[in-house]
This record gives sequence, structure tokens and C-alpha cells, in this order.
Amino acid sequence: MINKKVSIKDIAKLTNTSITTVSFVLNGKGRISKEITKKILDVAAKIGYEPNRMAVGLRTGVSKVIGLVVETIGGPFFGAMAKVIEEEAEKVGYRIIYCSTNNNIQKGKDVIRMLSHQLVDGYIITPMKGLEKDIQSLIADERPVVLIDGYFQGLDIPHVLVDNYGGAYSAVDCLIKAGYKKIGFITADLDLIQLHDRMMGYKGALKAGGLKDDKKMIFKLPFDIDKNEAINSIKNFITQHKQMDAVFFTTNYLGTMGLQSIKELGLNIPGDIGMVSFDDNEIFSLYPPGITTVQQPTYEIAKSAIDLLLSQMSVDKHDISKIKLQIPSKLIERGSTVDKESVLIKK
Amino acid sequence: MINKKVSIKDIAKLTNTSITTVSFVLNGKGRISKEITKKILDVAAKIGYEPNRMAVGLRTGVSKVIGLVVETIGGPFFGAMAKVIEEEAEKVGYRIIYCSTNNNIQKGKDVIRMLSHQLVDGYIITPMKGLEKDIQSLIADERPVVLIDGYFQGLDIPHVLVDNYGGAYSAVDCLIKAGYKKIGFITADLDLIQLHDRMMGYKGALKAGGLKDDKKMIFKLPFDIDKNEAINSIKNFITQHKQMDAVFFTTNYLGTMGLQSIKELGLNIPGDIGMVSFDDNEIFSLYPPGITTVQQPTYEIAKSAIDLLLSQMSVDKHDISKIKLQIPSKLIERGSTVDKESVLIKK
DNA sequence: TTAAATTAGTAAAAGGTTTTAGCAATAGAG
DNA sequence: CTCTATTGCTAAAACCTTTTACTAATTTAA
Repeated sequence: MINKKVSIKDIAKLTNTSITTVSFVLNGKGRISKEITKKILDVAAKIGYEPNRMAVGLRTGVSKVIGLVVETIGGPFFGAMAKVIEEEAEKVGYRIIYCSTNNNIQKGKDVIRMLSHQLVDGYIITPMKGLEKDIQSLIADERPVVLIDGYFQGLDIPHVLVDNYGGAYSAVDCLIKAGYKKIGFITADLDLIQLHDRMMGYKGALKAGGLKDDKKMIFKLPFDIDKNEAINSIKNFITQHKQMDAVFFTTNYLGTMGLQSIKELGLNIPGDIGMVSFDDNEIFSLYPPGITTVQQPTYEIAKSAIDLLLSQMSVDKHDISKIKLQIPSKLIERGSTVDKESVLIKK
Repeated sequence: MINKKVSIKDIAKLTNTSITTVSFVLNGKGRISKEITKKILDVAAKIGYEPNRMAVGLRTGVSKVIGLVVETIGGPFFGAMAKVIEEEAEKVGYRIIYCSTNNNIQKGKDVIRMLSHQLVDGYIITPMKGLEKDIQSLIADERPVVLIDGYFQGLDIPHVLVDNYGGAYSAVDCLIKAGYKKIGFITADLDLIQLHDRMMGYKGALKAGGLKDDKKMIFKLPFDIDKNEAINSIKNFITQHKQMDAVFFTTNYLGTMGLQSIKELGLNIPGDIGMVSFDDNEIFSLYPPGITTVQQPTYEIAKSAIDLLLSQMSVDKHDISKIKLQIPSKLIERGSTVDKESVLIKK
């Protein structure tokens, strides 16, 4: 039975002490004798005392809650991150309140405003263009913030994310090494720095591999399109570019839809078309012949982010504003990027 | 710029009124003249006043936060639910704090205890055996609770979940209709009512189909086993029962691992072995030839749960303790349960 | 015209905690 | 034996809001 309302006051009464004494004992602060300390602790345990978080929060201005603002909590990437973040936060007595923006700027603004008013002690945010001001004002207010999965160019806000450029580069490089010559690039039409960096990686690898960077090979899928439409667009893009012999998808979600598109077109991977996707996923490992992916180290990203945030919230908070972590990605090579020559020979 | 600390007191000062008046205006309570009302509202807007949630919480005992306790926030099922719950809650001004139990009873107890102390106004909980007392004491304390994905037998606690029996029944029935005669059942060794109900559905369908219920056909995978070990166990189970011509997996997670096991064994679906899994997933729709699944209506489950909870938290709270929602599942038939005869003929 | 009712606003308490400042009693220094 | 430190404890203020009970002024009823 959870006791309705036992407060520090009740303990004081039961032990013939003052509420100050009780508070001191419970927080290990003042100098209180062994006997009284024990007596108070015993009584507190017996009547099942738990501090009223609201009162503590009001008095101290600390809520022991961290705000996690992501694009959407569903989905493997953020889900995995959330799990790690929650586990780590829990170890040091923090809870997580989460909010999704669905890539909607207004929603993002609203969420940050809501959370900013004495509700959370720190923030882990997936940044998006248009939120710069809001996030900067959090920082101006000295609120701990760590960005994940993206960042703002030119702003000194701590962030941790995968090496998007390097990841995309290695993926495209892998395709080139396998003999593919005309590599398509399918991305989402969102103005996100992550996607931009991935495109730069793609272009960089093309250049390094001596391939031409052809604008027609780049397809930006409209953002709020329905899934079936998306698949149809991808199918169209593929059929309309016969000379394209491989394709790189910039996100998990796009890769999955791409897979379905290729399947529906009856094309063979890697014979008819090579494929790589950013962001690994169980489907890519299972789907024959296995899809090569750029695996994001979700655990490390999440762990670094929460560690960074907690260090920023600790008493001896060091300035981490300049900390910008780029965690290397890992290329998981599978059947979808097998040497083109060998496939042809087999045939 | 988010103003550091503007309180009701500041507004009172700026408008030459009392804090009571300001509070009344802001909450639309007392009887205050048009002019003063307007003046206060204007000033409040100008200086960007937002109430201190902690103070409100302390005074009213209402936090406007809902606790979501699930097995793990990662993973497609709970992720999808969380998304819906968050969206719906947000519409009426509630935030979600989430906690995962990882199927650990002690963790579950801890989490409930933590949340129970003036932190959240209501709970959505995935129940597990061993948490009966804790959840009942929440209810005894008149705290709104809705269970999802499971329930406690014999206890009047509102819950909403899929029709596990019916779902499993239809899956196995589908296999039987397709001509499979010896159907394996692979589940997790967890004492969860969901899994139990699914097993009853399996047995019921076998009986109705005139098939024998053979204990040897049932495999309970140890709970905390590592993924590779799990796959090996499943492989062993399959190879050791040559007469088994189809297999039913009771969860998403098991189905995915099962798929991999079957793949690694080089068995053909549905020729060598038929397959159905509970809980749909993108892999199952993509993986050739498509895996038949029992699709859980995540949206409806989540929506009903949050609606139920909110109705319980509203002022005119009706007694919903007897509400027990079973939402029908949907069998998605794919290539993995195609008529056995026709496969044989093809050969 | 007087009593009763309504209107517009406010003072003060309460909610549970932390923390500052201080009091009394004992111990230590000279 | 006095003076200062130290120890052990507590009163009271503060955090910000909501809400009850109340006052003063005005209107309505009789």
C-alpha cells in the first residue's frame, strides 16, 4: 500500500524533532547525532516516506527530468537511442520526458517552449532548421543542451552524431570498388544537415573514384508523401534512368522503401542494381542477398549524448559548448554490393 | 529570449493588482472586470509569462504528466504505441514520461514507486506477473491506471489489448487450411498472459482442425538468452523435429529470429516449412515469399488506452474499472502459408 | 430608506521542501 | 575561570501558485 501523504512533517512529529532536522538527515547535510539520524531514518523507512517531487522542484528548481526531443519515437533509430538514454539517465536518478516533432518546426518550437518552463533540467534535441533561435535561447538561459543526429553550422552547441560524410563516402566508395559506374542517390527533401553531409560524402566519393557527378542521378523524395506514392516515385526514378547500375539511400526508411520498389520492379540485387542504405536495420541483414549498409553506432551516440548532458548538469559543470563529437560509422558489407564482375561471370 | 523568471507576482506589480486577481484572470475563475482582465492578459503576454509547473503541481497535486511503463521503448510495437499515446496526450496538454522495465519485476516495482509519488497523474502500464500488488495499490490510491498488451486475471483493472487467443487461432487455422499437419509453436519462456492466451489459441485451433496437440511441438525459448544463441536453439528445435511442417512464432522478435534460423538452415518457405508470426513487421512483408502474420492494431490499442485513461482523469470521471477491451487482430496472409498442395504440384 | 444581494477585488493560508541564520549547550584554549 | 569554537538542533523564510474567506462598494428588492 502506497501511503497517501506522508511528509517530512509527519516524520518530525513522530520523532519529536523539527522538519529541518529531518530534511538534514534525509539529505545528509547538517550535523545531526547518530541516534537521531537513525531514529529518523527508521521512521522514514517504516512509514514509506518519499519526497514530494513537486515541492523539491519548486524549492530547488531541479526537476530531475530530462527532455528528449526527437523526430519521432517510433522507428528503430530513435527508439534505440531512447532506450539507451533512458537507461543511463535512470542510473543517476533522472527520468525522461519525450516529445516528438514529426519534423514540424512549429511543433518543435512549442515543445521547447513548454519544456523550458521549470519542467526539465536538460535537453537532448534532434535539431532542425528553424529551431536555431529557440535552442540558442535555451543556452543563453544556461540550460544544458546536447544535440543528437544533427547540428547547426557555425553555432557552438555541443552535439554528437555519426560521421555522415565519412559514412556516405565509404558506402559509395564500396559501390565504386565493386565496379558500379552510375550510382543514383535517393534522399528525402528535408533541409537537414545530416542529409546534406551525406550528399557531400556521396559527391566526394564519386569525385575520388573518377566518376561524374550527375545531377540527374539525385532524387529528392518529397517529405510528407504517403508510403505507396513514395514507392511509386522511387520505381519511376529507377525505371527512368536505365543507365543507373546502383543506388544509395540516405536513410533507413528510404532504404526499406527502396528495397520494396526494387522488389516490385523485379530487379535482381546486385545483378541488375547495386544498393547501399544509410542506417542498418534487421531487414537489410535478412533480405537476400543482404543489403550493404552504413551502420550508425546508436549505442555510442546515445551514450555520449547523455554523458555529455549529465556532465553539463553536474555541479562542477565544465564548459562543453565546444564539444562536437563525430562518431565513426561502420560499413556492413553484404551481398548487395558484391563485385560486379563476379556476378557477370556467374551468369 | 526566454525570460528568466517572470511570476504572477511580477504581473501583479506591473498592473497594480494583487496576485489573486492575476491568478483569477489567468485561470478564468473569479469575477474580474473587462479592463483589468485585458490589462493583465496583455502584460502576461508581453513579458512571456508561463506558469511554474512545479508550483502548480505542488498546490493542485496535478502534474499534467502521464507515466508510460513499457517493456522497452525500442522495438516496433511499443514504439508505435508510444507515438500514438504521445500525440493524443499532447492534444489535451499532457506530457509523457516513459520508463522501461525490460521485463524485470524489480525494475517495474521501482518505476511504479518512483512515479507514484506526486510525479504523474495517470499510468499506462504493460503488466507483468509480480506487479499485481503494486498496481492494485495505485488503484486503491485512486490513481488512474490503464493496462495495455496484457492484464491480470481476476482483477478488475481496465485494460486494452489485442485478441491474443483469436489471433493465434486464426493463424494456426490458416496453416491447417493450407494443409499443414504438424505445426510447431515457438514462444518465449516468460510468464505473460499474452503468451499464454496465444498458446491457448494455438491449441484451440489444433483441436478444431482435428490435429493432435503434441507437447514436443512446443518450444519455450529462454528469456535472457543472447540473440545468436537464440537462433541456434531455434535451428536445433527445427532440425530435431523433421516431421514438423510449419511453425508459429508468438512474437515479432521471435518471428524475426525464426526467419533468420530458417534462412540459415537453407529451408524453403513455404515448401519445406510453413510459417506464421504474431505481430506484423516490415520484414515480414518484404521477405520473400512474404510471411503471414497476425497484425496487432497498434493504433487502436494505443488510442483506446489513452482515451480510457483520459476519461478516467477528467473531472466527471466515470468508473471504468470494468472496461476490458479486446481489439480484434487481422490476419495478413502472405506467401509463407500458401496451400501446400499447390506448392507440391509446382515442384 | 433600509436591508439584502451582487460585484470587483484582495489578504492570507496552504501545499512540502530546502536553506539561512541563529540559539543553546558543551568542549577547548588561554 | 573566562572566552571562543564547536556541536546539535531548530525557527522561519522562500520557492510560486491556487483558493478560501473576506472587505468595500455598488445595485436591487421591499
